Amino acid sequence: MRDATPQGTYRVQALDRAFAVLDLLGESETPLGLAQVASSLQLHKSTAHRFLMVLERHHMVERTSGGKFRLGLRLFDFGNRAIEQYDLRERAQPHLRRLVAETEETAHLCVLEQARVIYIDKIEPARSVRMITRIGSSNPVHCTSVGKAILAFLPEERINDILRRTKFERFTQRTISSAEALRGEIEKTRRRGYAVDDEEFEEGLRCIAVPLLDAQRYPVGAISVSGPSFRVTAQKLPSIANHLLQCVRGISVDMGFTSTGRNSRVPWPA
Amino acid sequence: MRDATPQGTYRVQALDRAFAVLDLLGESETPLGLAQVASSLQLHKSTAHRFLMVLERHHMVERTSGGKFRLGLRLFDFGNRAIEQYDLRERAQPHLRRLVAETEETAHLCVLEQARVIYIDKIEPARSVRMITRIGSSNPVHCTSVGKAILAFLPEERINDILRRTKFERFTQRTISSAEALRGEIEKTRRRGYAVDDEEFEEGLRCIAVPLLDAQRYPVGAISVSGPSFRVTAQKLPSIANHLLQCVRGISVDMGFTSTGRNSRVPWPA
DNA sequence: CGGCAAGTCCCATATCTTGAGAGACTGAGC
DNA sequence: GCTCAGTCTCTCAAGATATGGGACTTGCCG
Repeated sequence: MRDATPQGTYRVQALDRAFAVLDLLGESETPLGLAQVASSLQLHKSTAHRFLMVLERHHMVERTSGGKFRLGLRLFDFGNRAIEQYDLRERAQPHLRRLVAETEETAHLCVLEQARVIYIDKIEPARSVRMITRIGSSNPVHCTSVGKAILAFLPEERINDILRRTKFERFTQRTISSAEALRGEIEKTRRRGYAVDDEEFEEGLRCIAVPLLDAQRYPVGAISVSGPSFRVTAQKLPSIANHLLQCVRGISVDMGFTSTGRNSRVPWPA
Repeated sequence: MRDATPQGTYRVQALDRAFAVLDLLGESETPLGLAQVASSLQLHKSTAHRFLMVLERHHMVERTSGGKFRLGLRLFDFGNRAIEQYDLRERAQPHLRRLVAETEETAHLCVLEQARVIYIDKIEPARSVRMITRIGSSNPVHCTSVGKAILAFLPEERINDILRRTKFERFTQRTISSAEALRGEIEKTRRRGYAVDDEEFEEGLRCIAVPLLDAQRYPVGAISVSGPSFRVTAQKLPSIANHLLQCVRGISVDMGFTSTGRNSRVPWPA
């Protein structure tokens, strides 16, 4: 469904199909029956059936009492192992805590995953209006400060790819709802060095973010400060941005993203 | 490595292998190189290579700067979708909150996944010593109250299977470290209706758990109350157990696990 | 410099997946 | 209670697809 012709030299049809199944179930609001899976992915009934049985044996999918399929808990397990192996999170945490202490607002650490930003960590100040975000949830790029911060430092080609895959769903009055408008925002972000989400995702919520760049200046993620608009006022933005910039600088040093060029060409140095 | 001969009538070799790769990377403390993956799983170099490339294209694995492989963030994404589709969690949450209010200690909601218990949710009382557990982490059954609570209500056959797969790692002086000892504990748990972990996982931490049974009395999970031993005293156990039992009763009603037998035979009614 | 270990890539072969189709269920409607 | 439509399960022969031998490259260490 997502893309029927997976590019790339190395192919294992069975894997592409299996992940397409997981994708489909992951996107779906409700559990799906065999027939629905088969027709959505244009697989033969019996092929889809076999895949689902194997995936079930591995607990990658589960069946509801109605015999429908949904994602299985093994994925939850894997996901948590993945994030544990991911050291950006723990390296960044002390810096984020300092940032929260300084600003007294909620801080988030995000990375880009496919065409969405995914929340890797969140630190809340002691006295705060609880925010709805949950670690692990993901949002489209167009309505979040972190999304814009990352986009702004991505190569053109990658930006185009992401914009093409973004549906520009509206969340509030101010949600940016076209690729052109978003490009404008990206330009702005590049100029001032930080991105802002001014109630574009949720009424009354203002966020500000800066990207986390590796030695090659490729954005590996972004950090943001979010709070109610009445506290995070326009006047305060530059000051908060300053704290953010100091924070990323600290993280960069910790991660070894110091400007003197490491020879790796990969986006995520370990 | 785990089991070389996956049972089950439906087989897709490529999938079994791919999941074996993910398993291996998930178990490993450090990222692994191609050669290590290939030899651990007894795959041909070029086969392992192709799998890793395909998995990487799907972001199921990532490479470190050293070219080694570890689990990818796509799994984190999938895992969080899986848990969102999992409604036990949200159904149980209000009940858990009440439980925490009553006992003023931390409550956990767990389910059994393969041979380990995995933490699905955690509610902490306002004033509490922060516990180390993180939602999504998993522990072996032998050293946790939730593990014992679930085991006690599982069919013999399944218990044997799990015990066989448990390594009885020691965490404290009191950790149960043999299958026989654990069987004794299971017996005890069955008699009194709740399970106890008396500093068997962590010094100074005492937990008490009861299983969550579906209409067929099959354990779909367990809930526990945990706190420092000086607060969760032996005298208080029966009273806490009582709160726990009331709590599961509430959840059972909410989930439709009422005793009058629904005709489903599957363990997890939706 | 030479040798070893790890990673990448290509291609003919046989293995493993595929999908047609038949049978088993289920539930709805009459 | 019967039929019909829809969904799910299962088997098997055909052939598309993954496999792994092996050559080539790269980088490391003595």
